[in-house]
Amino acid sequence: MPELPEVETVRRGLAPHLIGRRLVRVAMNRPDLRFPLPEGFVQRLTGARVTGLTRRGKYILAALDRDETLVMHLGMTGRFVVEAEGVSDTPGEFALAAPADPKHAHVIFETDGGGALTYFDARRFGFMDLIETAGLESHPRFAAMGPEPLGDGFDAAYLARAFAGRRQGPKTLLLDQSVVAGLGNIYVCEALHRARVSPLRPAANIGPRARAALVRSIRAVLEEAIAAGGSTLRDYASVEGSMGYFQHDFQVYGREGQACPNARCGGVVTRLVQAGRSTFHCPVCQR
DNA sequence: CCCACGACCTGTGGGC
DNA sequence: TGCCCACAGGTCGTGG
Repeated sequence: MPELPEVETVRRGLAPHLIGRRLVRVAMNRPDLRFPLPEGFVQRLTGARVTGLTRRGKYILAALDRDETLVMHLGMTGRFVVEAEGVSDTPGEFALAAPADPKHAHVIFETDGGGALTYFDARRFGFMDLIETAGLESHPRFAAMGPEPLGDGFDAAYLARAFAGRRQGPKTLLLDQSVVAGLGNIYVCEALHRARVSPLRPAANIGPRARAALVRSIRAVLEEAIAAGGSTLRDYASVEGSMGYFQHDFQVYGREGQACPNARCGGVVTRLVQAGRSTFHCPVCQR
């Protein structure tokens, strides 16, 4: 589920409950998520203080005062729920996207701030690992990862290099985390529509103007989605249970059969399958 | 190297 | 109402 804007929203929600806090109790309710949790997971975390909380692509990174970093990926249905001391649990205060269900409460962190963070993940495509902080960037998990789409390394010149000689469409390339880190199915569809670029055009045939438009569109859609607290389709919610609302701004994603929102376009949003994933686009204005 | 496809796992929504 | 299939925000491994 979560793409960059949702992961960033979760990171921001976790930050005040984790940064500077010590993990006083860690519980794992099963030995694995997508992969086995690392050897000694509970012992290596218990008593550690979180010194910083950052994001790289769709990963949340909790730096510890022990030369290790807790690396977390939410997969499709991963979700954190915060129970903080003093936070009201008055029903209706938040619009809950889904009730927390104990069956999928896989990992729990309790902090010296009196709060608890529970990781839920029905499909278990998410995972956690402990990686030495010093070698994090060169760890196999991150070494081949592309630039941050909201960072300086992602611009038209970079995209020109990434698209050069590729027969694949921009849809599948932009989903590739080694090309750019953090985009997923929703925001790639939305960015291509904004830039009016066809998901089917061989990437090598996309000209400089369209590449520049793509860079602008990707940045804009991500920034707007972050400002909206992400998109809630079914599982995703902020750590306090509130829903994102960027889904109301989708122009094509999930809108098969509806009119293209672009003025005077007249096209109809179409769904097709690329690399096993649904692609939503307007065949009239996306060229 | 490039690319397509199935696998992983569980839940849900739509059609019949 | 109930059953069955298609599909879901993401990677990863395999094989052509």
